[in-house]
Amino acid sequence: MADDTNERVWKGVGEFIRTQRELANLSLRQLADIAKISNPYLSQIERGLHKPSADVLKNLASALKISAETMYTQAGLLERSAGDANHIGPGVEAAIRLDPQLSADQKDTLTRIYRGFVERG
Amino acid sequence: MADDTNERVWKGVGEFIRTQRELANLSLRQLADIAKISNPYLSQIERGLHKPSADVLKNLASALKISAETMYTQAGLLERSAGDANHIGPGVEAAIRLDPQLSADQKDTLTRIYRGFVERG
DNA sequence: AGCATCTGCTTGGTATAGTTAGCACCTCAC
DNA sequence: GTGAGGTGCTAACTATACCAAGCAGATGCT
Repeated sequence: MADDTNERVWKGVGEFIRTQRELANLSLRQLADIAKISNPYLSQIERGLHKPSADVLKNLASALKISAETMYTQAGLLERSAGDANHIGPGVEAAIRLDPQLSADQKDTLTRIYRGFVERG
Repeated sequence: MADDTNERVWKGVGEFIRTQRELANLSLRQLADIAKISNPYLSQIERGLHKPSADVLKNLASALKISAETMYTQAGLLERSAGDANHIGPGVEAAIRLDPQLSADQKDTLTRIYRGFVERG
């Protein structure tokens, strides 16, 4: 509605959600079921045909195990603000270090692979 | 949605908005104009007859010069936490997925390796 | 082959977010 | 008084978020 920058923004959300869903190896129906929305609607959201309500975004965020802040930021509803911890750099390495399920060796391996990826772009 | 707690929540938003508006000495029309919504709709929001979209909430927040986070929290769209107490584990998978430096393939690879580690203990 | 069961998507509908026109009331200028 | 301009609210409408049913293609099983 008169603001065509918004259009791009929430089209981006759709792609973002689809990417996250595929990375989580979930089908449309599975994710839709977890997030308590219908599967055709999720399909439409991912293709940018609809602008999901914040409520739906919140459900999707929790279903995809990312924070609501992150989702809202992606959707252009929040500015990339100070309090938000999900920054670019240290996220993955910190998460690896803090994971109690991994042995020291495993942490080392994962971190090395991660750095290898990042260095080469 | 069968969730009547929600009802209470966004009824609270209306009262909150009306309070803020009156504190700012703005009329319905003035605020509605600044926030780019119609004045009858603002009236309905304040009396809890409608659940405003996040977009509208964002506009209202900026018009009232309060942070979007505050508004979303009032609306029950964000948890009250600043410290991201959302989920217990730090979430290696989430961190990987959110890392903009990694390609989709790389994310997939890392995630698979991680899962391999975790599964075996 | 053919049935079963996934996948994502289209269609047609309902519920509700949001708008435009206009009401009833109040207050001040004239 | 009467009209101009303010207040918040109602009514009727349009736009769109969201859902239930069902379709076409892919995969797999017997």
